[in-house]
Amino acid sequence: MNKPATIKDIAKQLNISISTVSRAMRNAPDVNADTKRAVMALSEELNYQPNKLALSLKQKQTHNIGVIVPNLDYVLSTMVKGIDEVALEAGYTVMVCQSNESFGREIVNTRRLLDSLVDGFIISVSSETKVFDHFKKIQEKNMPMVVFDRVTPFLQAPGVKIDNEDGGFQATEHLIEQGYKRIAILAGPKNLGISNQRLDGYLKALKKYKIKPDSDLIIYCDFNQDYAYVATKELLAMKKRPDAIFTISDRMAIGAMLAIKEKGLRMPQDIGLVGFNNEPVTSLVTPTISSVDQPAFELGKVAAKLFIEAMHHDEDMNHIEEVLKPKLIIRESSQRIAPKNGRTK
Amino acid sequence: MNKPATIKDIAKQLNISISTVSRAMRNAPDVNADTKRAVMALSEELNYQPNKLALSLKQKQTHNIGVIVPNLDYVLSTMVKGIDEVALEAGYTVMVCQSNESFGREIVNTRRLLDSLVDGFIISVSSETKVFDHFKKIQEKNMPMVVFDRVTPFLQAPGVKIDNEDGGFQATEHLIEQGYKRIAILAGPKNLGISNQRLDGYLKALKKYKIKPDSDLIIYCDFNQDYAYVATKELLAMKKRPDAIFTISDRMAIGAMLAIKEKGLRMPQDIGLVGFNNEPVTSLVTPTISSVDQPAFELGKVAAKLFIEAMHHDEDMNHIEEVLKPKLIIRESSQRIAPKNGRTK
DNA sequence: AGCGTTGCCGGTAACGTTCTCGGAAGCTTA
DNA sequence: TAAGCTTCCGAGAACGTTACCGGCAACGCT
Repeated sequence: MNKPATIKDIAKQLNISISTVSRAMRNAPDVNADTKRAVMALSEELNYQPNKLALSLKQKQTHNIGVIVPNLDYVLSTMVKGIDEVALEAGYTVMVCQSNESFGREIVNTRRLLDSLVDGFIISVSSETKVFDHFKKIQEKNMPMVVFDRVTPFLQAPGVKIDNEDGGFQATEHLIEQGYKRIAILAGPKNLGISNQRLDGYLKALKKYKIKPDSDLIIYCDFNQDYAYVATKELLAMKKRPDAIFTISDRMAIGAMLAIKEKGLRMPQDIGLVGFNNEPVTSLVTPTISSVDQPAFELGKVAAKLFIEAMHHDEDMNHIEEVLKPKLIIRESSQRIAPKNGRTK
Repeated sequence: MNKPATIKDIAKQLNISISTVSRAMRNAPDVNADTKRAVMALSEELNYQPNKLALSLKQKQTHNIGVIVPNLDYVLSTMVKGIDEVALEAGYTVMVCQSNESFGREIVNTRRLLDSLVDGFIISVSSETKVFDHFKKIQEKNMPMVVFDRVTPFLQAPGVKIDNEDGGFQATEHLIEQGYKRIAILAGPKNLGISNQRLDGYLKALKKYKIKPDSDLIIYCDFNQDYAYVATKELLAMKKRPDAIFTISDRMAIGAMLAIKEKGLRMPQDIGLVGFNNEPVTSLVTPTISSVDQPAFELGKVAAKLFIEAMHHDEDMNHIEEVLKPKLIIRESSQRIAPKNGRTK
């Protein structure tokens, strides 16, 4: 009983044809109930597992979804969980690959999955990626492809994202309302859409309150804690230092916080701070950090639903872009005016 | 140019046989250099991608590794990154599935991957899992299977883990050296190996210093922050409350910290706290939390190496169990005696 | 009795590869 | 010049499955 049993073995033992066994397996209508029972019984006994490979080869689909993400931090792994949830439900298996924010790695992963392993892709692009040929190759094979979280105008594909501009706006407006005057922003890499959109929200809020943006207060830096730490130190060393900082990720907020603490400044009194993502850590540090919450799990689910849809109907869905609303969670780091109706967490 | 090009198309266009094309592709020796060049050129032009499915079907191996993990938290996602690293190097693609610590989900995932999609498994078992039949099915098909991080004696398979007992010992001894007298432990679920091993280390340390273990101070609770919070509140409500707590995960340490703060106790003066995993958050909270660091990335790499080895040579490797050493990182939450040679971080 | 239905089943091609075998040229050698 | 050796190539089976087509009974109907 070494080799796994095949449909052939069953046919031979039952003295019927493989076609009949195949039909019985799929519970086709035109097969006798007795035969069906016999096949079922034997396949149980032989511990028969249909060979997905052969099936996939035949019908040219694998029921696998390739998911490519830049990393598996809190937000993205939550999104992946959402994807997994509805994918499983719909009979799909997901293959997750991390690009580690590396362009090269992203290409390798794409190629690998493209080798007829998956039916399509759900992608969040790496921050390093500026050219999208490897993804366009997917579309040329007209496989369904959905982008999520980090969508980009350079990629014509159905996508789901959060309203980053609104998030940036909420954060900035909140800081303004709290009486902060010189509000800096730690934006991410310049070519990253989500970064620029959050920046746009920031600018929009400034405009609404007639505050002239100061380019010295707009810092582009890499998406991580250490860079944010350095950038914040520089900000705080300015003659006219900012009295509030909005960072477009919580990682960066943490970096900023460390720099602020090191400088001996108090939050929220001397300086206000708002992050983005609402990672658990924001409510654990002292002071707790205000942050823009995004519905990550939900976003993952929507991404997968879009994919399934694109899979089944093949109308052009490239224009579709679902947008989910983020929501600012106010905590200690930015609240220096007592709330009207105590929303603190 | 809709359907993807196959080896057949190339053969037809070049007026040669498919066998020759196949050979040329694989750079076989018995094919004319000119033919080889022609094939290469045309395959380039047609954007030919070999069909991995057909290949896998033929040679009965997929070069995929099924990785099943209970979740994708900091430690595990780091380990997965390690696995990915060496797997890619060796020409394997990993398929990650989360069981969400659910027994049922674990079974579903295993079945799914078992449907001839993968050549073998690298597994970290869910905390809910008490019976291992679904994994034994893997071994019956004699596919290679490696367990990592959470290894269990109920599963005869090569594995790699950290020396959990030593980690528990280091943490507890450190607390004792710091002068704490009543040291409690928040252990995990009772059937989880890593939980019991860390507990063993705790007991060993107590024994070494001739401290009688107190069963009231040994709490089994679920592997998460909320339970730890509740458990700690109960601990602190005792008549003779503990003056130190060792938790077997940082999540739990966070929960404990919250309860301690709420009670108005100071760390490390009134109470000491040590966690496990050395997650980044431990150095961000106030006070920073001492924690046992484990070489997660390295562990993932070792797991994958073991897998590759098991894949290629088929001697019995079930006895192999690699053990990596953890290392206590001392921070504020437990250090109330000035260090001899300032190791604080 | 002839006819069309219905219910059940078998044969075979096909999916895209690789692998084994055999064989046709062209060259060298005796 | 026949034998043998290279060098290169083609035919066909096989991997496990499904899909299409056709066939043969048995049955009911006119």
